Amino acid sequence: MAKRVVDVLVPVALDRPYSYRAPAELELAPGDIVTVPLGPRETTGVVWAENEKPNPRLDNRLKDVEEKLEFPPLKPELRSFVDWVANYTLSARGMVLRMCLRMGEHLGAERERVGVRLAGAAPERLTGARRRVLALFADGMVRGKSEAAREAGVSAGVIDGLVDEGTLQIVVLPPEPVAQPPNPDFIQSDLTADQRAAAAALQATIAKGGYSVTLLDGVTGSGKTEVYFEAVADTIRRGRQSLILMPEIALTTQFLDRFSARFGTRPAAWHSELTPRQRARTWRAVADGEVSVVVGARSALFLPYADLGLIVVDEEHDPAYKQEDGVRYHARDMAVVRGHIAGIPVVLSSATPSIESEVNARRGRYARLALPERFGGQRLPMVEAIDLRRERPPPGRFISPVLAGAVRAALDRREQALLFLNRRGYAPLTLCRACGFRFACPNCDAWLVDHRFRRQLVCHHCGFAMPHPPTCPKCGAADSFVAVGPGVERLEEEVRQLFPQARLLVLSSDLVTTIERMREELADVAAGRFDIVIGTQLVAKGHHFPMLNLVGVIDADLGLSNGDPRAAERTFQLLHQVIGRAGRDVGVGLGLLQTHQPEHPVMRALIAQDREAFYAAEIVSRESTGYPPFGRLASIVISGPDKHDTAAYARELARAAPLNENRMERVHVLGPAEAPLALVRGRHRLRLLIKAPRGYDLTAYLRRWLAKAPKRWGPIKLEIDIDPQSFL
DNA sequence: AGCACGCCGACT
DNA sequence: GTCGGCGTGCTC
Repeated sequence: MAKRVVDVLVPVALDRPYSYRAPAELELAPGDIVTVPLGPRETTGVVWAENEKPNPRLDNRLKDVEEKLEFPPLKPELRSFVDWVANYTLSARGMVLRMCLRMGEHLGAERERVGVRLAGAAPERLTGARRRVLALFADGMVRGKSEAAREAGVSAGVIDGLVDEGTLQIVVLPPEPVAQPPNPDFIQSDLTADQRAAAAALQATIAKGGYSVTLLDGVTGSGKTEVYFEAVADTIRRGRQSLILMPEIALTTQFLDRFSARFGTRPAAWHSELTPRQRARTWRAVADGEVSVVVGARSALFLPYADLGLIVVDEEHDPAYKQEDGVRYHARDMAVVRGHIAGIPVVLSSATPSIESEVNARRGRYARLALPERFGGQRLPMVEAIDLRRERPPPGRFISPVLAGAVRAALDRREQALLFLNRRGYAPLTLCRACGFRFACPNCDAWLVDHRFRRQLVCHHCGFAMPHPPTCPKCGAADSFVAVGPGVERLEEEVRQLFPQARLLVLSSDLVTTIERMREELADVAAGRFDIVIGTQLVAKGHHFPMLNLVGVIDADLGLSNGDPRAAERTFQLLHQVIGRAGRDVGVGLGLLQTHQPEHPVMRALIAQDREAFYAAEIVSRESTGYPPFGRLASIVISGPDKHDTAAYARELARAAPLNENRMERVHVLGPAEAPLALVRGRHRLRLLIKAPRGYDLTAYLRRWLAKAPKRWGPIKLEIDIDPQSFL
């Protein structure tokens, strides 16, 4: 009799499940996690379906399922999600599954935690150290060895000695849970009327059950977090799990503290910095339903929740939600999809919603809950432009006299100032005054950035670095280099000269040694141990600095000029967020924007505090150009080491686009054109941009196209990005 | 994604 | 003569 056959999806770059024979003794059902042989190795996979009619041609190639692993099976909800994401992003289903199985392939045995406790009579020889240990253990409690030694102020050897004497006994402790159960009623939340109304509306949505999307739209400092915490509390009360997605989980100590204050304990965290063991334990606890709230980066969206009941996407507009390599997905959009498939509410939270979400709210596809006022009656910061065409900084300097005066005034008031410049390093360009030579990356189409702290010239695209040569490589002139433009390191130099007494901190991702150190530094800022902070966008994220009332933006125009259709939106959101750091606690916040174009709609909206004007203008512009969300985009980047081969293939691919298959095809294929970075890591890059009307099935179109695309040769690579966010 | 197989340069 | 570079192709 023929054996049962099951189709197993394996976490490799394969789009189809493979068929395996199911040994009679294995009870297998879709969702079961199994190990199967795959080529020369063995891998974990998931039973995707029963296969009633296996392909007879595969008969003698079928291998047996090795074993069924002791994990809860992946639920249909998650399996459908995997299928959906793979189809939508045109990635291999196996690669999407891989994101769900990021638990460490082999969960070795739990390391035993051992403790000691009092078990027998005191030893004959009693020393001072031993007496202290005995006093500590007199309560009969179990303590870890090292913590007991620390508490008693003795070395670990003293404890070991007492164990040898039989006075203390080693006991095995139960494994520490990944997270303590949060208590939804730990405190009675003290909410404003606005917050109460919003929380009640969310709770009503949850009570109604089923899929919904709510845009929680509140100005910075209005207490959106406390509002969605009430939704989380309700979900806990219903015994279901909540997922809170954050753009930069690793840096949100303040968020975890707020969570603890509300729920009495920290939530389970999921992010890239977990150790393999923490990862495995958290994965398991989520799958077993032992954890009821997960706070995580975008990858937490693919965890195998036992019973997911709510998804919150915090700072939903943040570009960090877009994964740009491997499976290219937007975590906010996929959160909505998972919510839809699971039939649960999704909350999108932001002070500056993405144009996409804003339009969805205006159309009524998303419910909107607005929090128009700051918590505790604090006013939003005043915003003023400093017109750099008139208020010029001294030559080679970047802080205008007006801004310098404002910083001085803040210092005089014993307040803090934040100077925001979204550019790492010392200077973005170095040139030779004698011959005009400019340092460029040998692998990329980009200038080398001077990093004085590292004593190197660095490419920000491929990581190429070289020491700063003493003389010009072209003309040999000595001492002829000029740094052009500012980076945070150069700004630091200028600030030190202007304010030699001020305690200064520079925060930039390449100066961050460890996350822990960075947390300490942020805590130091919050505690007032610095007067001036210079920072890149790292400081824009939700940190709370009570003594900060002045934010100076060194170059507000940066990022507006790169031809990206989202440049205006991005700049508005980033500057709004950074200015929002000011005046959160006491006093009046002030944001000063150094700009060459104070009349630009982004600057005008920021200055007039007229968010609506900005959205209205941006929505009109997107509508007239057919950009998202009024049209759909996809991009195909063709790259290869040889410029001509790559270009030739790109043209061939473009010719193969199904444009005239019928007259209803309203798709435009633009290009190939040199991608904005035409050379990265030694690969030449060309881009095709595909524009389609709203609601058009772009994925299906691309599949049709790629199916008949000419075979590509050699090392030419294609990267397909549905809904591209960045055009670099 | 791994991993093996396969074809061209500097070495015990 | 071999070791090894990574391009190509397959995995039920």
